[in-house]
Amino acid sequence: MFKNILRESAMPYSQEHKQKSRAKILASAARLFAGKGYDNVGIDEVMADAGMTRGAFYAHFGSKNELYTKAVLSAATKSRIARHFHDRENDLEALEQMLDGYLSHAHVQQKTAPCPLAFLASDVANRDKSVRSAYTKVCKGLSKTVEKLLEDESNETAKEKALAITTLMVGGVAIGRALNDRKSADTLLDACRKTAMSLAVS
Amino acid sequence: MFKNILRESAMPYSQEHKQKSRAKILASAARLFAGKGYDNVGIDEVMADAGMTRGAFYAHFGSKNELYTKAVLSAATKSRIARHFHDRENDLEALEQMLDGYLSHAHVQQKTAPCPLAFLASDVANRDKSVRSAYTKVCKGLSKTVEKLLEDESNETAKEKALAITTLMVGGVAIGRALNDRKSADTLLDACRKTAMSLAVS
DNA sequence: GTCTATAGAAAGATAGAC
DNA sequence: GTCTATCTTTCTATAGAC
Repeated sequence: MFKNILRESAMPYSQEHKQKSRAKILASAARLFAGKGYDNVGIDEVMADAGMTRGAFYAHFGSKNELYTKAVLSAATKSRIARHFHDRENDLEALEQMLDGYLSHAHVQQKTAPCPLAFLASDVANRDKSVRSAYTKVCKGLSKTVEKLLEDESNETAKEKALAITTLMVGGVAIGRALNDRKSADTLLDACRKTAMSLAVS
Repeated sequence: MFKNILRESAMPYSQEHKQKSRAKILASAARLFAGKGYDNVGIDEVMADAGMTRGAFYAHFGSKNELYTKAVLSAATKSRIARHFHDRENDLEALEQMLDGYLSHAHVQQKTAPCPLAFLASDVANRDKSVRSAYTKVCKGLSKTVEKLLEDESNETAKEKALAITTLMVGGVAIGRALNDRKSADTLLDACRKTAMSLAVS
C-alpha cells in the first residue's frame, strides 16, 4: 500500500481520522456557540466536548473566529431545513411543517438542533466581516427556501413575503429565547406561526 | 440650610450629583452594550465614556450584570416609542410613523437610540433571570403599545397581530444588523415594514 | 495530530487614599 | 463619590514533547 503523500503531518493519524475530529469539533462548536454565545464558550470547552484537549485545536482551525464562522455554515448545511425542505417547491404543506418545527418550544429549548440565524443574531452582529458574510449567506438561503415553497405569484411579492416569513421565524425564536417565562414565549411562537401561514396563503 | 442627612457618603458630592453620575453611566451603558454586546464592553469603557474611572462604578451598581439589567430598562423608558407612542390609541398613522423610524437603516446603524429588544436579543438570552425578566417586561410593553395603535377588533386577533408586528420590528432590525451588505438589509427592512402595515390594516 | 505547559492580555471586583 | 493600584481569574494562542 502507498502511504498518502498528501497528508500534512506524521502518522499515526490518517486523513480520515482528521476529518472525523474536525467534524466533531464543528458539531460541538455549533451547539455550544448557539447555546451560550461566542464569548461564553472557550476553546477548551469546545475541545473537551469533542473529546480532545486545547492543544489539538490549532491543527484544525486558525482561530476561534474561524471556528465560529465555519460552525455557522456547518450548522446550516446539516440542518433539518436544508435536508428536508431545500428542494421542494410550491408546497404550502411543507411550509407549515417547517414552521411547526422551527417555531416550537423544542427548538427554543435547543432540544432540536438550533438554527444559528435565530440563536446568534445579535452575537453575529458583533463579530467581523467573515462571520457576518456567512450569516448573510445562510439567511438568504432560508429566505430562498421559503420563497420556493410559496405558491406561484409575482416574483416581487413572493420575495417580500418570504423575507417577512423568514423574519417571523428567526425573530420569533430569537425573542422567545430571551423571554423569561414559558407562557409568553409560547404565545409569541404561536402568533408568529399563525401569521406566517396566513401570509403564505394570502 | 440643612444638610441632607440621608446622603450615603461624605461631601462634597450631593445626592443630585450622584443621580447625574448614575444617569450618565446608564446612558453610556445602554449605547455601548447595544452596540457591542455584554461581553465586549468593559466597566472601564462604560465609565470612561461617562467621564469617570473604574473605581467609581461600584458606588452606583453592585455588578456589571446589574448595570446591564438597569440599562435595558432605562433605554426602554427613555426611548422614542415610549415618549411618543405610548398613550396613543386606534391610530394607524402613528403606527406607520413608528415602523418607519424603527425599521430604518438609521436605527440599524445606531444613528438613533438603539432598541435593546433588537440589539440585545441573543445577548440577553445568555444572561441571568433578572436580565431576561427586564427584557420580557420591555417586550410586552412594546407589544401592548402596538396593540393599542391597531384599530379596534376582537382582543385575541389584535394581540396576535401585535405580537407578529413586534416580531417583525425586533427581528427585522436584529437580522438586519447581522447582515453583511447594506442592500440586503434595506430590502429586509422594507419587507418587514410593508408586511407589518398590511397586517395592521387587514 | 494530539498532548501538557505556559506566555501574555483582558477584565471583574476590591482596597485604601482623598 | 471618585480616584489609583492591585488581586485574581479567565482565555486565546503558542511552544515543545510524543
